Amino acid sequence: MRVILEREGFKVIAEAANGREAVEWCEKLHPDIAVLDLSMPLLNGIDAAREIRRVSADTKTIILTMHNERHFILAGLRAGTRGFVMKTRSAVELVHAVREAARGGAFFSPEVTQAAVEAYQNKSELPEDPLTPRERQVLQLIAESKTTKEIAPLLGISVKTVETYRSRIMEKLGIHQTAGVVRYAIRHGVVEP
Amino acid sequence: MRVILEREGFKVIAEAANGREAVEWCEKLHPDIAVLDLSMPLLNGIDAAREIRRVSADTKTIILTMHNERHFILAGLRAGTRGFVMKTRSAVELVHAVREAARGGAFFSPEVTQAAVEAYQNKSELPEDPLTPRERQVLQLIAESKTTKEIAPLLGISVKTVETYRSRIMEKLGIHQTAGVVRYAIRHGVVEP
DNA sequence: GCCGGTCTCGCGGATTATCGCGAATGACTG
DNA sequence: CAGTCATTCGCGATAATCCGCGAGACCGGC
Repeated sequence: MRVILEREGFKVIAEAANGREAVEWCEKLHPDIAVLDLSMPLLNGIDAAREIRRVSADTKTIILTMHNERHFILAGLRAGTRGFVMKTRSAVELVHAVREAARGGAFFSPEVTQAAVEAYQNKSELPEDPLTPRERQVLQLIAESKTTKEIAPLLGISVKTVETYRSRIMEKLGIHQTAGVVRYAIRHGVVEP
Repeated sequence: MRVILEREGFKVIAEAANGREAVEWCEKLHPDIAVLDLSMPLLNGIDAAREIRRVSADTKTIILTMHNERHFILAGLRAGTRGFVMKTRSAVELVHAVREAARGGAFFSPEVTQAAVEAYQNKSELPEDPLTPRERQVLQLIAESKTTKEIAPLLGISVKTVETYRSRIMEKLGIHQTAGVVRYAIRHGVVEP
C-alpha cells in the first residue's frame, strides 16, 4: 500500500499494526488521510475512524474491507468515514478514494454504494446496534480472549468499569455467558472467528 | 500486491475476491504460489490453504495476517502453508516469503516463528487433530454457551470430569480463556457462529 | 436549563472457571 | 503383557466472572 500511494505522489508518514496505534498516530501527527483496515486487532476500523474523528477532526478516514456486508458499511457511514474500498478491487480504487478524500470529497466502491442504497430503500432492515461504541470496544476485547484485568489498562479505565460494561453488554444482548457473547461478536463482525 | 510482486519479476496469473475463488483458481491453473489473506469471505485463508493442498498439491501457500495469535498460526502450520507473513511488516518480507516458497523453502515472520517455538516447547508435536472425541464433544457444548454444571448431566458424567476435559482442551490448544476456545470451535466447524 | 444517555467507579456477595495434583478403569498397541 | 491413551472422578486453592445496587460527571438535544 505504501508503494502504491508513494508512486502516486502521496507521502506515507506512519504505519500502524492495530487500531489503537492508528488512533495514536493520528492524534500525534494529524495526517490528512488515514487508511484503515476494517479488521484490525484491539480496535476495528469503524470504531477507530470514530475515535480518529474525535482526536483529529481534520483527518479523513478511508476503510478497506473484504466484506461487503451491509451492517459494516452502514456502521462505517455513521462513523463519518470518507471512503470505503473493497480490497478485492484494483489498487486504482484506493488511489481514487485517497485523492477524493484529499480534495474534501468521498469515494465508495460500487458494492458499498449498492449496499447503502438498498439499506436506504428498505430501512426496516436497519437493525440498530444496541451497543454503544465503548461497549462494542469492550465486546471486541472480550472476544479477543482478553480478561477483564487486561482490558482495563488497555482502555485506561478501572477494572470495575470494565465489569460494568460486561454486565451491560450481557444485559442488553440477553446473553449470560462469555461463550455466547463471543459468538455474538463473531456473528456481528466485531471480530474474526 | 500485484505491483510489488510484478516489480520483482513474478507473474500474477489470477486474483480472487474470496477464499472459494482462490481455491477454484488453484484447481484450474495450478499456480506455483498462492498468496492468501487469513481473513477472506466465504473461506478463510487457513481452510483455503488446506483445500488448495488437496486440489493442487504442488501449489505452495502463503498466508497474510494482521493477527499474531498462536491458534491462527498453528492452524496455518497444520494446514501445510509455506509462509506466514504479518501484514504489519514491510513488503520486503512478502517478497522474501514468495521467493523462498518458489525455491521450495518456507518463510515465517518473526512473530510467527516465536509463537511456533513456544508451541513446540509446550508440546512436542503439532498433531492433525489434537482433541479426542470426548474432548471435542465437551468443546462443542462449551461453545454452545453451556456451563460445566449443565454439561455434566448432558453427558451423564460428573462435573469434575467435565472440568478435567476443559483443562485438557485448553492445555492441548494452548488457549486459556473461554473466548479463545469458542473461537477455536467455530473456526473448526464444531459449532455454527 | 432540564432530561436522557453515556461513561465512569465503587461495594458485597454468589457463582464459575482455571490450576495443580493424584488416581482408577478399560481398551488398544506393539 | 507392558505401555500408552482415553475416560472417569476426586481434593484444594486461586482467579475470574456474574449479579444487584448505587452514584457522580459529562454531553447533546429539546
